[in-house]
Parts: sequence; structure tokens; C-alpha cells
Amino acid sequence: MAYRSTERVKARLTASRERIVAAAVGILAEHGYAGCSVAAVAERAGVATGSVYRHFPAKADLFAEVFRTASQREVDAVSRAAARETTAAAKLRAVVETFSGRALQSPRLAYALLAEPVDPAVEAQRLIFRRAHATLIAGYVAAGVASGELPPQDTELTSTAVVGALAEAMVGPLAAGVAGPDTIGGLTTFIHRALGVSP
Amino acid sequence: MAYRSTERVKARLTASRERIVAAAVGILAEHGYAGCSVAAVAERAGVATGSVYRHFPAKADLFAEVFRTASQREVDAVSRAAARETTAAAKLRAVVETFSGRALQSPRLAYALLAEPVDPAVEAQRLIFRRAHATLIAGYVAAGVASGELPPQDTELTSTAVVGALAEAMVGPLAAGVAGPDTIGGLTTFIHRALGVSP
DNA sequence: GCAAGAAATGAATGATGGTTCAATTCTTCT
DNA sequence: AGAAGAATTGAACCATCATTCATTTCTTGC
Repeated sequence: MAYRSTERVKARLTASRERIVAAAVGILAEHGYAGCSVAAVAERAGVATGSVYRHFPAKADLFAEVFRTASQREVDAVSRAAARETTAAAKLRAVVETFSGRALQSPRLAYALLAEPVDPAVEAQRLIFRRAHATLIAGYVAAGVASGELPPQDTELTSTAVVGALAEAMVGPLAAGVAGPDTIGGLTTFIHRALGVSP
Repeated sequence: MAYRSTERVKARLTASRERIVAAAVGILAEHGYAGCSVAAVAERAGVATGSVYRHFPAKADLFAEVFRTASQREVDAVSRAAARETTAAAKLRAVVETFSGRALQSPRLAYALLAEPVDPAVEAQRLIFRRAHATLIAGYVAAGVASGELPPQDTELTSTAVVGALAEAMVGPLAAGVAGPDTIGGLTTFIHRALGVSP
């Protein structure tokens, strides 16, 4: 045998793979899923179209990872912000503010993650994204219920509804380009009330 | 001139057009948007593929009308149910029950109208569908605020959030095939609280 | 340096499905 | 009945991309 891939090559492979994912996230954030042809992603990553297929068996697999990566970043940000707070009310306020603030900061990406039409295989990842948020929120709600800060409720259902409310309230502004002056405040009140935070 | 289309022919044209729309709604309800190739719609309507284009300049235009038609039906049903009630709380309960009940009755159609990936041109109609619901709800909320039954709020924002919550809470059950035992009750409570219905 | 094999390339392939249009059938009016 | 024109047909066309693969370029160990 005269060739056995070495660490250096493996590192380059990994770097290449990461560049492809990053390129895809970049195009997603700039032009949405519609702009994400495999050729465009490859060009931006500085590789040939065919090379994408050395890392991912199919486009759907690439974008599953892309959505997972981008989603995780969002969920982490929300989670980090909530972790700084102690009461359920404060945690939920942090969730709303972080979620909405970031969405309004990167509207194209937020729209792609939340609502833009994508192939069915990628759609599944979107559901996972939404569920990840819901699960996070369900934890805060459940803790609030346990401590008596919130009334008893089906936390699975209410956290799902919260995610829906947040997403829907964002899609309009994301499309229009601006949110109303107190969109975030209004949403916070809505969600506090919905979950039974006492006034 | 030896030919000038007559009433009878015009009626047939209209009937044909309506059959095409109905066929599309039917396929949408049975197989979702994915099953809605122009050829499939034409076959179900009993016309040739090309004939679809005598009525609609492009597939997107056909489906704009399809979504408009199907959406209107939903909005009307919700509106009718709410009209029977007098208080904001009761109207909102009727909205939740009708919306959810119908969605769970026709899950495939509901999923297509609410969440299934479609071309961007059709997506626009979905936004209109959601806005139509939101506008309807905003009316009930505004009336409730005016009468003092509900606290002051940005009715545009809160009604949008309500639609999001409803839709999101439905997508899971629609995909899974079943709703929890008290999904609708839980949602009603959630929305009553969110809008400030006093307990 | 060179042989063996891995990685990378990008033009060609193929599948999908919307759209067109020449040919055909149907309507109307004289 | 027959001419003029409209409606209908459906197979062919075409555009779009995801995917493939024969060829080229790069790496490694000797």
C-alpha cells in the first residue's frame, strides 16, 4: 500500500465539510433556501459541485445538517439568555426577547428557518427546530408549575402554542421588514398571560 | 363571423373551470400539495392537461384560487360559529373549537393549508389565509376590549399570535394523526388567558 | 522519483413536471 | 351542409437542478 490518508488530509476534509455547511448557512441567510442550489453552495465554499457529494450523500442530508446547526445556534442563544434568570416569568421574557430580537436581526435566516418552503426532507428538520424550542420552553413552564408560580397545564401543548405564537408574530414583520414599536413587549405580555403568570 | 360563443358554452367553460378547482382541492385534501401535479388535477377534472391553461395562466394562479377557495371555506365556518355567540370569551371558544375541530377532521387539507411546503407564489396565499383568520379574530378581540371584557392590547399582534398558536398546536397532531384527549380544551384556556379573559 | 491509491473536478446525465402548440373536435351562423 | 372560428387535446418541449462518473490532480510511502 502506498497511500493511507493522514491526519493533515483528514483535517482538510473536515475543514472542507465545514466550509460547505457554512457556505450553505450563508446563502440561506442572504438569499433563502431558494438560492441554495448545490452548485451555488459549492461555489461559495470554493469546491466543485461534485465534491459536495463526498461529504453528504444527498442535498437533503446537507441541509438537514445546515438546519440543525443554525437551529441549534438559535436554541442555544435562547437557552443562555433564559439561564440568567430565575423566575419562570423572567425566563419567559428572556425567551421572547431573545427569539424575537435575533429573528429581527437576521430576518432572511429566520424566515428560512421558520417558514420558507423547503423540500419535505428538510421540512422535517424545521419541525425539529420548532420542537427544540418548545421542549426548552416546556422545561421552564414545568418548573414554574412545580414551584406554584404558574397554574397547572399541559406543558407540552402550551409550549408548542407559545412557539407558534412567537413564529407567527415574527413572520409578518420579517416579510414587511419592520416590527411595530412594541411588538416584543406585546408578545411578552401575551405569553405571560397565556401561561398564567400572575400580574 | 360564423361563431360567437354562446351562453351554453360559457356555462360549460365556467363549469369546467370549477371542476378543475374542485379537483385540485380534492387532491390537496387527499394527497397534499405534493400530489397536485397539473396532469393529476386535469385527469381528475376530466380534462386534458393543456386545458388547464385555458383557465389559468400558470399553475401558481390555479393554486392561488384553490387556496383562496379552501381558506375562505374555513374562515367562513369559523366566522359562522363565532357569530352564534355573544361574549368575546364564547366567540373565542367557538373559534378554537371550530378551527381545531375542522383541522382534525380533514388533517391532510389542514396541513396543506397551514404548513406544507408549496411554491413561493402559493405561499403568499397561505399568508393571506392566516391573515384572514387573524383579522376575524382581531374583530372579536377589539369588541371585547371596547366592552371592557378584555384588557387593552394590540389586537393586530395578539390575534396574529393566536393564529400562530392554533396552527402550531395543530401541526403536531395532524402529522401524528391524533390529538391529545383535551387538546382543544387546553388550547381554549391558553387563548382565553393570553387575551385576558377574566377567569 | 514513482507507483498506488485517494480526493477533487465539472461537464454530462437524468428525472421531474410545468408549459406549449400543431392537430383535432366541437359550435355557431348562414 | 359548410365555412369560420373557438375549444380541446396530449404528446413533445424545455428549464431546472440534483446527481453521477470518467478524468485529472494531489498525497503518501518506498
